[in-house]
Amino acid sequence: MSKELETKYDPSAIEGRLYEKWMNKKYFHAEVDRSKKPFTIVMPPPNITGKLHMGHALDNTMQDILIRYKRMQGFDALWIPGTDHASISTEVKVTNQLKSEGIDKHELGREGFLKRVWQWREEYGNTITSQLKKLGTSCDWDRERFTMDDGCSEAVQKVFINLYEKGLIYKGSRIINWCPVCNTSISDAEVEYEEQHGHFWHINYPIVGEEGRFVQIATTRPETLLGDSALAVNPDDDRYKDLVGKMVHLPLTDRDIPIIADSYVDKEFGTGVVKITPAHDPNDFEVGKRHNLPVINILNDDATMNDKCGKYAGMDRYEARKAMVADLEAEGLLVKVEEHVHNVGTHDRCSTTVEPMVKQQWFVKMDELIKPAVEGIKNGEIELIPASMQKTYFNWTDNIRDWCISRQLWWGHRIPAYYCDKCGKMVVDAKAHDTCPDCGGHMTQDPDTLDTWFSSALWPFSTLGWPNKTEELDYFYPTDVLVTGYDIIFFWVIRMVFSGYEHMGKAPFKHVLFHGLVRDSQGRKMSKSLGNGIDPLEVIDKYGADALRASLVSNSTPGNDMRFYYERVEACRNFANKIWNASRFIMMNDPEGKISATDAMPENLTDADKWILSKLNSLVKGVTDNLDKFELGVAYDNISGFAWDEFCDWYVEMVKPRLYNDEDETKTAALWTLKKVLISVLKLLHPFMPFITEEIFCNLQDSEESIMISAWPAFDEALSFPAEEAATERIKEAVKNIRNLRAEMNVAPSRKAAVYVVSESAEVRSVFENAKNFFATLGYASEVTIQADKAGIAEDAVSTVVRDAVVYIPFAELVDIDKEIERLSKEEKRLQGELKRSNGMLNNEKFISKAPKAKIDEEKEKLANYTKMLEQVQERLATLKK
RNA sequence: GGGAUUAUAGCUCAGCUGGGAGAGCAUCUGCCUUACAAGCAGAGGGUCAUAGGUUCGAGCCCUAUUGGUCCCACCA
Repeated sequence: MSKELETKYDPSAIEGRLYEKWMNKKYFHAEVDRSKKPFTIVMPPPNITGKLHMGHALDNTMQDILIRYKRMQGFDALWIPGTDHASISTEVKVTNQLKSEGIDKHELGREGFLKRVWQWREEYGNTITSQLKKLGTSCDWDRERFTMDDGCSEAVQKVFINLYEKGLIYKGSRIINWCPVCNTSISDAEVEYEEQHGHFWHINYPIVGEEGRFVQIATTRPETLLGDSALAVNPDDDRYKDLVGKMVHLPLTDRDIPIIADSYVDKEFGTGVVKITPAHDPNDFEVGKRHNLPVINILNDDATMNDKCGKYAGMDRYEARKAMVADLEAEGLLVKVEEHVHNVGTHDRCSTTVEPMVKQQWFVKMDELIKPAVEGIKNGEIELIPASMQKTYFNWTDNIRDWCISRQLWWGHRIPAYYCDKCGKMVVDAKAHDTCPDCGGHMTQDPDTLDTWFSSALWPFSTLGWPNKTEELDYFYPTDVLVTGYDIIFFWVIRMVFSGYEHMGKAPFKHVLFHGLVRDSQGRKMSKSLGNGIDPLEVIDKYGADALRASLVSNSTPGNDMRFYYERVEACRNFANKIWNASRFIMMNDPEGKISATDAMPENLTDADKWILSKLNSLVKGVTDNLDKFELGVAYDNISGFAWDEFCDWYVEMVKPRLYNDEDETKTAALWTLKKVLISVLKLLHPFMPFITEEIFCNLQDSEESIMISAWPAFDEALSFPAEEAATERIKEAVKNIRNLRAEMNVAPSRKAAVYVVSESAEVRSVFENAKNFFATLGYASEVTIQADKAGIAEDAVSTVVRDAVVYIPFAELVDIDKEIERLSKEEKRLQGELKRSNGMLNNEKFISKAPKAKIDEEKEKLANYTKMLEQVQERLATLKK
């Protein structure tokens, strides 16, 4: 049977073929099957503008590990992939593309533009999903969705109308963040603050009716002066008490404005007087509302001064600033200019300084909607991993503000609101309205589209068919785990949670597994501008998808950022190769595949066999437990540690003499054990390294057609041989001792676990004669057997070919008495401490009265155990001391 | 300003409810040995940020300090 395998594993020769096989066999596809339990993941939809980056690779690797694991465990495992229309970034991208062709999007018109965007999506929108396939992601491509496909669009519309009818969506005049370049409002979450060096202009406002008296204010934005409606001071500020209620003349205009008192003003900051510009500052807007001040908008949408600005009209905001400062100086009203560092809001997409503006926008009222989303976390319906994310979560929910959902963009879900041109009536409805139901006038649809996250918030159920009552929705919802980066907890996670509760009456998922950012080796964010991004596809080409996947999950913990190192990928590639070669070795020793792991367990297992099987058994338990706890990194490390260190370095070496000796009665037992362990390891490893495990599994031709659909290894009581484990540990120790001895004698060390001497060399013989003595001095009644070398190895090769001796060791305990006494004394102390603590707790009235009963019982049991153990230790100590 | 998180070997990080300081990589030494040099055998390397405290016992708990990272709010 077994094909000749290369000594080096070559992933590129295998991965594509296997992925194709899996697709053809429809292994990824999940149907509703009520005889099984569902396990559902929905993929965080990557943007159609995106290219696969390390963040996607990590995110999807984690999901794939979970889904493959659950599939092997027999769950009806569904992983829904999809993409996000990404309204603003796609619109920007296509607009730029048009620009390069010399076309302005407004020339094309809305229809024409949208046509181009759809074309663009057809052409490029799927690059990312095809790239995901290279990673080995086993998602159900038959169920791939798009946030703007018909179903999702229907869901969006339905949700909008539902919320509107419940009064949870409203249109309102609010101060919002406006991006003058993208020409749209943006949500608070899309604003990034950056420190900018600016100036602090001190300006005198003349007091009306008091010639020569001024009020000095300090501002960073003198140009907004034209929109001032008042000056404000703190009501407790003695310096200005007499001014409250007076009027000042607004420089450069013919307006007079009042001086008001508001506790918002910080006495210590600046001059203690603030100019209030409700139209262009969020705080001023609030102050203005409290004092019924007029809102005077002085800017156009592109951040030029509007026609209210007299001679400054048409100037850009910064140009106007210069001009006005010059004019103020000319009038002698500019007192001084200070250097000032302050934080300025910028748009996270284009880095333009955002302009707070008062606009009519659509909002989602959050105060009620958020309540179940808070409750769901508090009562544990949704588990956040790591739990510390709860604090971040609550930090947001406690300070929730209404969500501005309208965007002045073309690409996206259009708001289903229609206005009558004649009477102004508004209708919100799923179907289009051309004529006004009241006056028969012509109706026009609201030009705005919805925030991208509005549709993503519905993703866990819109992808399952909602608002239709599908079989899938009933069976697969709620999903089991959401895997995502902590950076979008506000944008996305929270919004999915309250949407799930609101529209489905149930949380959208049971666990949220957060991962961190993948940074470069110096800990910097990977970004285009730094040019430090690493393309996952290149890594896959060079090292294979398995190595990349493993490197991303190993040595990482939930919620923490990680650094990307080629060294780590290399280490994982080396591990894959190790597995590859171990498999080759096993196949070479059973070229016809006579022994199968599914055969009954041989009866003549040796200590070594029993030892490795016991270890394997606890590995199975450990890996399963860790995967259930979402400790993917730990699970992987468990597997690789076992496979490399225990299995390859010790067991395989120990077993060689038996394999090379056809007479050996336990040869079959060895082969069986090798296969049993190998196949189990492959299965455990498969979620992490799907390709290589499948390739080897199929080459072994042990049973099933694919490891993907084979059963996850189960903990098997019959494979636990604790006593033999101890015995084998002693063999290992003895071999180590021989090795050390040989090192001392300047004889080349050889592989571990040597068992027969295969040399006639006098030198080697003497080593083992010495070994005999060595063991004797250690207190072993040992026997070292030396056999002649059958192969007749040349004398000069001895130093390297030595393959060691079999050491028959009676497993009498070997102890260094002094050390043991020291150890036991420590143990005695410890136990005495524990007893003291335990007694203290149980004698503590508060503890007895308040602690749950189980806790008390547990403590009592501990106390009993400690007492018993202490007795034993003391007894032992006494005998040893004799 | 509010909050989170982090400080452990040269580097990247594990270390589960307090009980013998760990892994990978890197370094050094010796080995091409009939699965594997992408390998094997071994070695060195840590005052667990600092200062106090609780405890029989602290990397872990408490207090303070310092440094890093991040989030939120934003001061005219």
